[in-house]
Amino acid sequence: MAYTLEQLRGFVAVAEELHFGRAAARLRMTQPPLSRQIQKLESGVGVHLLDRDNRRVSLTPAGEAFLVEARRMLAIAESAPELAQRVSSGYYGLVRLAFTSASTFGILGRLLNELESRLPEVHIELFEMVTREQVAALAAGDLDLGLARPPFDPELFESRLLHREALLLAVRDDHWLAGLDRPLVAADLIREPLIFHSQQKARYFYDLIVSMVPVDQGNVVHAVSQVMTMLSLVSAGRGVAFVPASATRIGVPHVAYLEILTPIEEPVELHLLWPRQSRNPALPRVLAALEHLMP
Amino acid sequence: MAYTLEQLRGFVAVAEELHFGRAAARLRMTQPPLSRQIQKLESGVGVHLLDRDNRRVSLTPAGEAFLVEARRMLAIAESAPELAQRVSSGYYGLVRLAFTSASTFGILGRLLNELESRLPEVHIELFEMVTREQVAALAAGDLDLGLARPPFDPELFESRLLHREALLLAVRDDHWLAGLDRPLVAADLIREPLIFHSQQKARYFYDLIVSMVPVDQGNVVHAVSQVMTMLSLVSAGRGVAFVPASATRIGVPHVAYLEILTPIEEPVELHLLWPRQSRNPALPRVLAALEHLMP
DNA sequence: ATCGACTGATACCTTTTCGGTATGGCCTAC
DNA sequence: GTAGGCCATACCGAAAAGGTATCAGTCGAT
Repeated sequence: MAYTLEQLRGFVAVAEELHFGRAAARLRMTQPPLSRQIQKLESGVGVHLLDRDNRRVSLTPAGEAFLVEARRMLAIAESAPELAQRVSSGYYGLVRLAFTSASTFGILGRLLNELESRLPEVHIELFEMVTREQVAALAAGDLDLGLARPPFDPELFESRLLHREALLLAVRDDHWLAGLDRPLVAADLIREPLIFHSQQKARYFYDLIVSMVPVDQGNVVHAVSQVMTMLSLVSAGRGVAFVPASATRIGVPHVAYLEILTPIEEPVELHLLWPRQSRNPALPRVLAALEHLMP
Repeated sequence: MAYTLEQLRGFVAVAEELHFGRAAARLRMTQPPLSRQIQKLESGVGVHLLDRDNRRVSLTPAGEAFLVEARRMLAIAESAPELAQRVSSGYYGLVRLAFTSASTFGILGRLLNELESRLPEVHIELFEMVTREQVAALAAGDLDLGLARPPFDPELFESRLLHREALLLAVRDDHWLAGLDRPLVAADLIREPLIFHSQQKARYFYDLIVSMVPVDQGNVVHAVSQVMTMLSLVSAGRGVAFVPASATRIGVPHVAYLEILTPIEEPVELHLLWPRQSRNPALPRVLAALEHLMP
């Protein structure tokens, strides 16, 4: 190596004091080793940085130029540990957060506002993924936190219930069911064409609805995975669809949302999900900041 | 000191290889001292930068952040000596150049163009100063090079004749002298009101003209120091003035320039002037670049 | 001109640090 | 379970750093 940070400190001190003795005192050392430091630095850099004619010390033009660089290096050298400590404490940081498209309409905005106001130094990187993708990315370390729906493997993941909401039936506003003045029951749907969740791509909703409402799979006319798609099809009069309550926020025209009687009042769950072995120091802070959003 | 550049190199190597053995090989050393370097670095920074669980090495978030800073420091550490060497060789550099206002109209532009095309890496800082101020600033080290008029102290300064030019008489274009079809002689001016150079502020021109043209000091109506001022006064019909030939470039309206017979054909000299003890490595290169501008 | 004070460089010694070799502990893979 | 891979530790010799004492050159006062 050509030179050391110690030598740079010595050089900057001498350049500022223009006096080896005073510079040495400032560095809490004696003058001879400082002289040697400067000599080694000069031989390392390959250029005379200081003119010293036994009475007066001055910077050469090369020394002036090098001084600027030396100060830059020392400034970084001083600030870098503090930066690392802040990152390590979770004060600064990056959290890669995934969400399902359905949560976009509901809690995601509130969650991000909360984080921005409570942890402005923590940067949130957003990814839209279905639950299955989130689980894989979290396990692979490509993600820090997910907004996903159960079930999860408790060996690998920790989770907290973040939000629960009712299941509603979306119908066209001129549909006869929209005229009923009472919560629906399964029997009301016995002949209705159903826009249903794909068993593969939206397993959570599929399993949930099947367990909550005894529907006739023979009525299913479309199997899709996105809530938005369902609402478009409902609006087009293709059938009726089960959607989480937060879908009402989307505001698709000519769609009405009807209550359904379910064994559990708000059966649709959204969880915060993160890998147990996460080493991201910002994650605990993020979780703490989101604590009071949870029910 | 908290840590050394050597440790940073070690850390960057390990961060890039994610393997102590390979990193050590890249650094041409063995693995144990590298492990110690990293340990010392971590204790100096106060934070764990690497997670190493006996099978797999990975960066902590703090390590990621610190790696960026480490790379910045090393990049500067590598480039700084080259920069200093370029400055030292005069390849890069700053030359503080002073000029008299009169030279602005003549050679200064050519000189700067020459330098810009030949030494684009040398920055020229410009100062307008009369000769006396230039001499003081050069001696004090506040200036590297002057464009000035003799005489100079050869003990302290070195100089090269850069340019010489004729002395002309500036008159209003409706002045009767403008109608003459021959060079003027002193006798022509015997009754003309003179706008003359200040003996204090423009000593060079004062002495030069007094030695070249026997003028009657009784005819002096104004004593000023700037050529521009003289031309304004001539244009206003206040009198006639001796000016260097380059003044014709200024283009003041209603001023004509007439030849004068002088013992020396082009008596007005402009010199490059620099202190003998100058340590600016760019100065010799600048002088060399200007070599062929000289007569 | 001489002397003393001051400043940076050098000589020399002691302590610290650094890199190398040998080895230990732990995990993974077969 | 054993072999191989990997990082950490222990220990040693060499290099380097810092300290004290001193030298050499310069400036200012007498």
